[in-house]
Amino acid sequence: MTLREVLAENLKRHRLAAGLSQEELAHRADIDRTYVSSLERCQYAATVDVIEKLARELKIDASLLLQQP
Amino acid sequence: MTLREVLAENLKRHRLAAGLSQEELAHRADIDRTYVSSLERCQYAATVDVIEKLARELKIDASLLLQQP
DNA sequence: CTGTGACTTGCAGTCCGTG
DNA sequence: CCACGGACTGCAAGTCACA
Repeated sequence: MTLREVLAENLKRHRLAAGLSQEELAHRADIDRTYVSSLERCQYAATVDVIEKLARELKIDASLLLQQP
Repeated sequence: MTLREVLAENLKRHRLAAGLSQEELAHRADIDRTYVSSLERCQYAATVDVIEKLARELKIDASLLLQQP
């Protein structure tokens, strides 16, 4: 289980819990829709800057996105 | 307080707690010596791949490196 | 609404050195 | 042991069309 996969799962779970689509979250976090899609499919190793934007819009602590199940 | 700064502080604190120098940690995590120094000075936005390597050698959960004080 | 391939660009990350 | 610099490479970052 890589950290990319952990991030992907946590991102999707918290996004759905917030009732947001990939598009809505992307728009609010000011990043591209397809990039959020890429992250949820483990295509890239996100930087802390992106994690910060996502966590802010999901209204959660950034560390929750990297938390192992 | 940016997430880069949070990472920088947590990295330094956990590194010292493990009794490792920047050089030793870098060598064990198989990343560049000067890059660990750069991260502790908030020069770059680290990727989750690097965070994973660092956390593994520090024997802590990756989420602890992004945890807000 | 989301997955995907193709593409360009800026920065993450490396390697050499210095005081 | 660490901060800091320059130069380099590869990938994250960001955009688009299409299914």
